[in-house]
Amino acid sequence: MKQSFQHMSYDELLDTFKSILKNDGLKFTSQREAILATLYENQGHFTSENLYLLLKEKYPDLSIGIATVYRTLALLEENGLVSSISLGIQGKKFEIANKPHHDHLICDHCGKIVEFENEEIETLQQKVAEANGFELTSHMMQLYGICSACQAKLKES
Amino acid sequence: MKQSFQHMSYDELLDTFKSILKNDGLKFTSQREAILATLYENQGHFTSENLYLLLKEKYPDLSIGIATVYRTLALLEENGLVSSISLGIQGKKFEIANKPHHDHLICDHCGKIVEFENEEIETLQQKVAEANGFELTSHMMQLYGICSACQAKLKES
DNA sequence: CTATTATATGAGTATCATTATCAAAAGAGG
DNA sequence: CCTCTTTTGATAATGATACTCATATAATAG
Repeated sequence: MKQSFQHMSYDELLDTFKSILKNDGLKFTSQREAILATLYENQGHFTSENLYLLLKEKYPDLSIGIATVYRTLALLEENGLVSSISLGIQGKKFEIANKPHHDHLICDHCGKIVEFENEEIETLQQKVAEANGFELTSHMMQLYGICSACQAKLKES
Repeated sequence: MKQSFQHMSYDELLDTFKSILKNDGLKFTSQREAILATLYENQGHFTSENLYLLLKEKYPDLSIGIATVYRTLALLEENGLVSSISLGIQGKKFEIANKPHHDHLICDHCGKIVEFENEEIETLQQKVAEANGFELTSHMMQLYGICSACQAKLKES
């Protein structure tokens, strides 16, 4: 049973993170705090590289290396505080997991990502798994298409 | 409008491949034929590396390099004759696309892949896309869980 | 059945994202 | 503060995939 962090405020997330660290004998560091804060304040989808660049910009005094970004994202993901999606050419993107479960709709043209939830689909997925003797643990669903803005742009030309 | 190769026999697939090649001013080679044949005869999911090893075993006289496997898989995928799924740690896997559209159910424990189709889910996906102003082009859905064999194994221990 | 010409090939090299290594730095607890 | 453990950043290592280029091989025209 994985804990859910839905709708948590930043302070709640931070406290959760601290207790996870303490529980595992790990340390709370300024780099780890900066990464969590940045993900919380920018509720988008980041690649490790993007996040690294943003951190350097936002925290010019805090020395931070790309390796730490990778390590911390892995740690946060293991503990369910962030989730990730793998997009073919755009690479792996991370987002903070204080939102309800959702899937993604991605524009093939501009890369725009729209989040959506659909309870009916989730129920059907559960049924499919059961029908095949599987105990469902998670799923990944990404819909690809052309967003309305890009449809308009493409018509012009 | 992408062509569909559903239910095609090997000969039909081969002819299709040949005409695509001819159309694009490309050549039909024994390596390309061996790759198509191997994918057809082994209706599973292969990484580039797996397929390369299998080809060397099946066609010991045919010199074939890993680069050709990558190039040919990319070529076949561009033309819709093979499709791929990206599994986190297991890498990118390819399969021949002469089957009806389907998605995948993957065992977290042993990596077993089960194919399934669910028309209801597809319809709902279409609705979600429309509701967000997207023109749906494709989707990717993978369900992860524990297969029945692994459930039994896990209970024993 | 050649000769010609463009494409394909294999081996090796390069590249990219990610991970591992390690000495120095910095938390946590006393 | 001291001590001990974990963390960090820089750098090197890795692994998958893509590129390069000289050679081999299809396709096509005669």
